[in-house]
Amino acid sequence: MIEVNKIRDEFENILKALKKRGISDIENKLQDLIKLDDQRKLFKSEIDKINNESNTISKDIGIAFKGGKSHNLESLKLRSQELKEKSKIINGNLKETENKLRLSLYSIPNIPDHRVPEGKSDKENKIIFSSVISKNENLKPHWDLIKEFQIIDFELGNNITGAGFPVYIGKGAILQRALINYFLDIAREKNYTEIQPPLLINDDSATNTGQLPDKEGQMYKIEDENLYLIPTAEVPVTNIYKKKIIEKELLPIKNVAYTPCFRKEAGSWGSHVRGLNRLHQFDKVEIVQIQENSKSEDSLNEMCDHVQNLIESLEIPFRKILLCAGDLGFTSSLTYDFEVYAPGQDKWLECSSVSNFLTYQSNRMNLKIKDGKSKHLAHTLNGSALALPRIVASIIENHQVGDHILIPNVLHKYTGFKKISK
RNA sequence: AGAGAGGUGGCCGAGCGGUCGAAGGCGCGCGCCUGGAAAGUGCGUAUACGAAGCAAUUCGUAUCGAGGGUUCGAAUCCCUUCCUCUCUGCCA
Repeated sequence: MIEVNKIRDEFENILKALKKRGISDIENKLQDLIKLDDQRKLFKSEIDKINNESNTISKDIGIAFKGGKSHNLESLKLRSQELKEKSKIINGNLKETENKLRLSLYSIPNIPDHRVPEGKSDKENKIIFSSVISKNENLKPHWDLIKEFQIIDFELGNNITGAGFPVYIGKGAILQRALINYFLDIAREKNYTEIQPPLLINDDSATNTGQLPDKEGQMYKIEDENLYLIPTAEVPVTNIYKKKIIEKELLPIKNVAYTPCFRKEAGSWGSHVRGLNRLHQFDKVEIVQIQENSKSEDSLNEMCDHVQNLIESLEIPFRKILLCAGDLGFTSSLTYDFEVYAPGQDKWLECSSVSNFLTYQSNRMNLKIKDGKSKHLAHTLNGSALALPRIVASIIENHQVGDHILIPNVLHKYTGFKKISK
């Protein structure tokens, strides 16, 4: 969430930037926020004064007891009781105000970077780079190919669980594992530390990274335990650092994690979503960085390069996209998407999203950097490197040749085979 | 899952109703001592919020797993809850 003091100090700039997101009535929301904070400070000062007096009285009574003087204590006790009643009421007010303030802050998304283009939907996203693609009507979509080659089976998944939970079989399963290992190895070469996080998260963690309260409907919930299945490794891996103070010298922190991801994808199904394009469960390798404020821009670029190199090494066409304000995630300030081309269906498929959250997540998490004597909120970043199913779809569609599918060279040592045949 | 024990500062650990943000130790930082180091020695060493100040900082409040209660006063007593350890049970 945004820091209230920042809203005070940079009101006009923040207002202007948030207007890009098209939030209705944002100016009033921001002003209400400041009013709430004023109120909070007032209650805080008041209760501090009351507590101070009541502490003083208690100490005096203590000293009097020790000194054996027991006279005149009754009036002090009475005064103290009075103060206690008063403090209960004001404390209630304080808590209520703090709560309101917190909820209001949760409802304000991150401030878009100045480079984020205006726009309401993905139509206004800006294409930074695109491979030259050649359309070929003879190429088949992956949902036909996976059946022909019997490497991924949706019917089986339907029976076991339901739609959106495919079963990977034989070389299909090995290809998945190869990609995961390949992605992890490359990340390790770039000094990322491999993490195996929990796949279930609690309320607090989901709130810190911004899935709650904004995207509650997207996560699978275990009602009994009040836990959620992770929609991305971003949540557990970033939350490793909740309530931490990190020495500046230790930055950047670079972590990578492979996990399955679970998403309800409510409302986003239709005829245009077929095969591997959208799933309820999918595999993803995620990179996460914690970085000093002045260097997070460098980290973002480094992560984009990392993602781009991975895609290029798989020999598939792709494009890099700068998200416009309307398409920008709630918690992000600046996001680049990477889309791979799937010629069998003539579609671009998003396979990575690389974002800088600035202090938005660290403010919720209370993650700080210690620089000598002073402390400040850290910057957090993450990116998919990469999400598997759409990569698999793109590989299959791009590398179909005759009656087999060629495996990209870099994966050979991981798969142990160079092509998939019937 | 059942029985018992316990959760105190970066770590270990004392305190079990009064001036306790908390003894002592370790670690860490700065200094003295030394040719240099070790040993020794002196000082410092949590976080959040609020108030004052350009600032260094100072003052106030809260925090001894979390939340509630008793009391003039709670790390200490009571209740709820979470977590850890030991034993028993179950299990990959």
